Amino acid sequence: MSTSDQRRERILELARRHGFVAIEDLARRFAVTTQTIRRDINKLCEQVLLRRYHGGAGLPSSVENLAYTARRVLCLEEKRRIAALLARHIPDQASLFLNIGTTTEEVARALMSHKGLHVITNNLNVAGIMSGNPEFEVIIAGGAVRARDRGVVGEAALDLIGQFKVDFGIIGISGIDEDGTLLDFDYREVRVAQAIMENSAQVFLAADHTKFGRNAMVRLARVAQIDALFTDRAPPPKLREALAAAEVALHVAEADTATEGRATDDDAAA
Amino acid sequence: MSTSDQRRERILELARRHGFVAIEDLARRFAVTTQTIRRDINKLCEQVLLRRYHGGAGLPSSVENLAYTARRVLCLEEKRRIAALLARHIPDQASLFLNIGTTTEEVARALMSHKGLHVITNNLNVAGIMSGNPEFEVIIAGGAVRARDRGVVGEAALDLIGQFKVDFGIIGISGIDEDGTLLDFDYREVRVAQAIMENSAQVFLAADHTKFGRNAMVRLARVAQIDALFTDRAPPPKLREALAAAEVALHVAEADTATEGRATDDDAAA
DNA sequence: ACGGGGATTTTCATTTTCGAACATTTCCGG
DNA sequence: CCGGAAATGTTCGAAAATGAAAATCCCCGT
Repeated sequence: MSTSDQRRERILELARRHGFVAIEDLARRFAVTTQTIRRDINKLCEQVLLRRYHGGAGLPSSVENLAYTARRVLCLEEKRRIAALLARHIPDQASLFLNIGTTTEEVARALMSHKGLHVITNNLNVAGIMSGNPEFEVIIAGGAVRARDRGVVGEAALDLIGQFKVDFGIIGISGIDEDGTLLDFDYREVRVAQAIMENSAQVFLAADHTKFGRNAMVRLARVAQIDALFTDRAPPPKLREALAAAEVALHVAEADTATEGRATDDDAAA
Repeated sequence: MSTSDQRRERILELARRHGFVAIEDLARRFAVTTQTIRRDINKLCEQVLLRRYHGGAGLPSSVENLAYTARRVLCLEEKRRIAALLARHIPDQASLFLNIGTTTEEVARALMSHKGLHVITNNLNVAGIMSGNPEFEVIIAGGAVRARDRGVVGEAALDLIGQFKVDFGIIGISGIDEDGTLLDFDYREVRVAQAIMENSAQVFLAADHTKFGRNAMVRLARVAQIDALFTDRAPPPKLREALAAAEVALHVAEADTATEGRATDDDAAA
C-alpha cells in the first residue's frame, strides 16, 4: 500500500506545484504505464483533489459555480420555451416578482422586450439581466448572497418583498410531488417564495418536466395556491388531476416540430 | 501539450477581461488552428458562457451590457494595476465595503484569491463576482438597480450599510478636484459613499489618473476623510499638497516595463 | 446591386487519449 | 507454501482533439 499511495501523493504535489501534470510525463517519471497513472488520476479526481483534463490533470479551480452553470444548460431549450410562453401572459407595464431558479432566469430573458415592467427579485442574475433594459424598474432584495445560485435570502429580503403588492409572482421550484405539493431544497428560499405568493395578485409557476415527481426536502406550498403552471410537457395523470381540482391553469410549451426553439402557443385548460 | 479544457478556460478568462476575443488572436496565442479555436468557441457558446460574433466572441448579454462595458475597458490595465496594489493592502478575513464603479469592480476581481472576506456592496457586479468564491460572505444592499452601472441606491441601501461597521471602505469616484474635493455625478450614490465612509475603520479611495481634475456635480467629501488613495500616476502638484496636508497615504501603481500587466509594488509616501 | 475576400461550416484523415477487459505480478495473512 | 486481493501491465477498439482542404456564407466597399 505504500508505492501507489506515495505516487499519488507526489502526483498531487507536482500538480500543486505546476498547476498541471501530463499523463505521459508522470508515466515516464514514475516508470509505470500511462494506464496506471490514469487510474491514479481517476482516483484522485473522485476525491476532488484533482481535476481531469484531456491528457493530464490540473488543480480543481477553486472559484467554481460549476454546479450552477451546468444546471443552467440542463433542458435549456425546454426552459426557453416555457419562458417564452409565460412571457406572453405578462402584459406591458406589469409589476412582478421573480425568485431564484434557472427557469426564472430564462423568463427574465424572455421578458426583455416587454415595456415598462416593474420587477422585484431576490435573484442576482435576474436583476443583472433585467437592469439591462433602461425602461424597467428593477429592485433587488438585500441580504446575504448564496454562492450556489446567486440568490439573496434572509430577513432583509423578506422585509423588502413584504413592502410590495404586485400583479404577478413568478416562481421557479425544485420539485412537484404527484399529489400537488410544491417542494424546494432550501427553507430560506421557501420563505421567500411564500412571501412572493402572499403579495402577488396572480402566481405563475414555471417548472420543466424534470421537476414532476422529483422529491425535495422542504414543503413550499400546495398547487391550490398558484394560478397557473407553465411547463414543457404534459404532467403525469395524478398531478393533472390535482391541478384540475385546484383550478390551476395549465400551459404546456410543446416542442415545435418545424424550426427548432420556437415555442408553440397552446393551451390545455384545466 | 496543453489540453483543450484548459485552453477554453483561458479563452473564457480573456473574454471576460477584454470583453471580446478575436479568433485569429486566439489561434496565434495558443498556437493552434483557427479551426480549433472555432470549435472551442462553439462549445463555450453552447454553454452560454460566450456569445459568438463575426471574427470572434464576446460575453453573453446576460452578464454585460452596453455603455457600461465600453467604459469598463477604458484604462483597463491601469485599473487592474490599481486594484492589484490595493488588494495587497487588504488582509485575509477582513470585512469591507465596496461601492459602485468600474475600478471598484477590478478591485473585487483582484481580491478573489483572498480568504474568508466579508463583503458588503451596493454593486450588482461586485456581488456577482465575489459570490463566486464560496469562502466569502457577500451581502448585497437592497433597492432600485440603476441600469447605467448596476448600482443599487436608495434608502434601503443606506439602512443596510448603516447596520455594519467594517475594517475597510473601498470607494470609487467620478472626479477629484485639484483642491482635494471628491466629486460624483449622482447624489444618491454620494449618499451611499458617505454612509460607507462613516462606517469604515479605514477608507481607501481607488481612482485612475483620468479622475484628477475632472469635474462632477455633487460634492462627496474632502480628501481629509479618506486614509489612502490608490492610483496609477502621480497626481498633479496641487492635489499632492492637499493629500499631504490631510495626511492621506498615496499609493501609485506604476506600469511595469518588463512583462505586461504585472503591477509593480511601490509606494510614494505622502 | 455586385463582387471580392475573409470568416464559417463541412467533411475527412490523422493522431492522441481513454477506458474496458484480461493477463501478470506483488504483497500478505494464514 | 498457498490463495486471494490489490496493483500493474497489455492490448485494442472507441472517443476526442486537431488540422487540412473544399464549399458556403457574410460583411463591406464600390
